[in-house]
Amino acid sequence: MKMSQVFSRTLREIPSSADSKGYGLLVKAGFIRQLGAGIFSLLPLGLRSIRKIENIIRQEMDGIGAQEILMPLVNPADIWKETGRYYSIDKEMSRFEDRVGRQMVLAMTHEECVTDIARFEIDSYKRLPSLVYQLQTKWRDDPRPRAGLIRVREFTMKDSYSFDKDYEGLEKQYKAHYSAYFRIFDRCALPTIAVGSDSGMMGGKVAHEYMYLSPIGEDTIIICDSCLYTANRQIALFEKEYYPEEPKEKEEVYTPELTTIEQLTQFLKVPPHKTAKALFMMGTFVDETTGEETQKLVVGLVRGDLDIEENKLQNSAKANAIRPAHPEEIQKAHMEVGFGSPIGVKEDVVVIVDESVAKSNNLVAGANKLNYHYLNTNFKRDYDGIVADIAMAKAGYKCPHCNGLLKQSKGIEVGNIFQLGTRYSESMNCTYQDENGKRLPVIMGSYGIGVGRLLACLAEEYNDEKGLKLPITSAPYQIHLVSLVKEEEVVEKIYTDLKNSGFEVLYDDRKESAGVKFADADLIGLPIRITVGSRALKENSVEIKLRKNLQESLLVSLDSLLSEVQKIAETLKKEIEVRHIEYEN
RNA sequence: CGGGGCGUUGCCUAGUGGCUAAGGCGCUUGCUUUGGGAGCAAGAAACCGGAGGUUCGAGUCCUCUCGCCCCGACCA
Repeated sequence: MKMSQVFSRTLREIPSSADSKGYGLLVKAGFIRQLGAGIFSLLPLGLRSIRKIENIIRQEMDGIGAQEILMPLVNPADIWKETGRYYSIDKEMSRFEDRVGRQMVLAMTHEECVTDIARFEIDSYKRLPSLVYQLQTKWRDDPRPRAGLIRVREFTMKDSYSFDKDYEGLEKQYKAHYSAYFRIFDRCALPTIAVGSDSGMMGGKVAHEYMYLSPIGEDTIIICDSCLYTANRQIALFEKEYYPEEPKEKEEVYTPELTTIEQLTQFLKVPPHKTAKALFMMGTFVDETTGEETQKLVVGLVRGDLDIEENKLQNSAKANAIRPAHPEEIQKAHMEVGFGSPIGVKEDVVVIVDESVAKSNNLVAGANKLNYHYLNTNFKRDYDGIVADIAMAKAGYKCPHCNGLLKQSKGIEVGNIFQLGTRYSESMNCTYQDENGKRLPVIMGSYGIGVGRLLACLAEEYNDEKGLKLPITSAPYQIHLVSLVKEEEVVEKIYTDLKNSGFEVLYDDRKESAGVKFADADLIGLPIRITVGSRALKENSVEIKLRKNLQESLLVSLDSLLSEVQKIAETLKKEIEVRHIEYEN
């Protein structure tokens, strides 16, 4: 492609709205342009990168036996009502009516649609296992899009869906994805780790997320270096310490205006692990068959030396959503803000007690009375509730498997895999007949990769002060041919020869100064740069540089250019290491 | 849904009640230049996001509204 013909252009300055480096550079280099909040156009360079990533995904998906399909973005609301998600998903899914008033949705994922297809296609165990995937536009009305392509409302996603007759089959497809995903990210040269994750709105049990670790990430990952335990903090476990004691008599103490654990422990001269702290949330509970919503107060109780992980609390309470409760709501349930505890609460309050509290004795807890706490409260004797793990794992805590020290890091989720089980096949009656003629629900899995987000992560990982330096597998072109000479025919021939040898070449044929051309070449950051200058050309030579190392340059004769470039491209490709990682349970 | 910030030409910004809204980049034309964002000259391009108000006078103050960004809540 001749640069004089390229539709997009580069900017001299990064638009002020760009907050992350990779995003700013993608805009500056003309890869993407923003239309609205979380809505972007892909310009020619950006689309070429996306296509390359998509092709890697296609190859690896095809490689594990997946067949590409394409499902519609617009779904009738009916199938979403069948699974109940029409009701349980909030405004994130956009709804509208068609011309005759039928309820429609913009599908934010395709479990419903694919299950609807599957219940028609799959009638016998002979048609299982099966695996389909698509690369398709998703619309999710995220309340807070941000950081360019990292978190958008409209985006392309690769989603695949597996169908099996039993859990062994699902396990097999899950493992195949587990490894294929590593190959995909490795081929893109994006460093990722897989972490155990929450299944969220997808339902199902086992789930992993693929994380690109980055300070601009929005997820917190808990990692054990000793035994390689990794998990999203939303579900991460850790080894809790206990301080056993015989139960003592409950006692009321006057604790004027002491509402925080810190103030309380100082005043009472007790360590934080001798206290219990309560978190009050308003939970929304949705009946998935009728769509009826109820609000209930959810009280989480954790030992004072720990914090509550709200996601764990929401899961333990089986709530669809939780938000901080207003003081009036807490008081209505006969609890006192700042001096609250589940002691003496009404019955329609969901009380979740962390193990740390359930297995400890004689904790200081709120007396539900202004300025009073109780000493020596004990679970079961003084109050009741559901015991669960709702404590937040943190760096420095002990690994649940090997007692090693946990670390934490920020990460961006670029992919996820879920073992759905029969969550969708049961509610949508997607069944097959087994060898004995018995009807059984199909066992499903679902697997996603955010394509644009993957590019955004690559831009974040591969850049410097001058611009992008995407790896050869995702760069829009392989070669940037910079012409600084008047001998157009000569450069034109180099360009044509390179193209005919199968290279993708961006040829800067513009009538611009050398500085402008170099600056743009740095900015777009194609891996191989060939500069045609007058001095070298007199010697029948051109200069080759690699974007990742602009210091070094190689002078090659025109005769050997093709073979030299071939060699360099091969080396660049070989440098991208593809790991073979098997899933171990 | 809370809290904060910002909307001035394609991009970056100045202008903080007073004359015809200013500059840099980019763009157009001409000449000169060509190994790191060139020089000179001449141009085009903004009803200052929108509506209403206060005022003799509003880009500037007030109200509403739309949009974008950030923090939190939220998030296959």
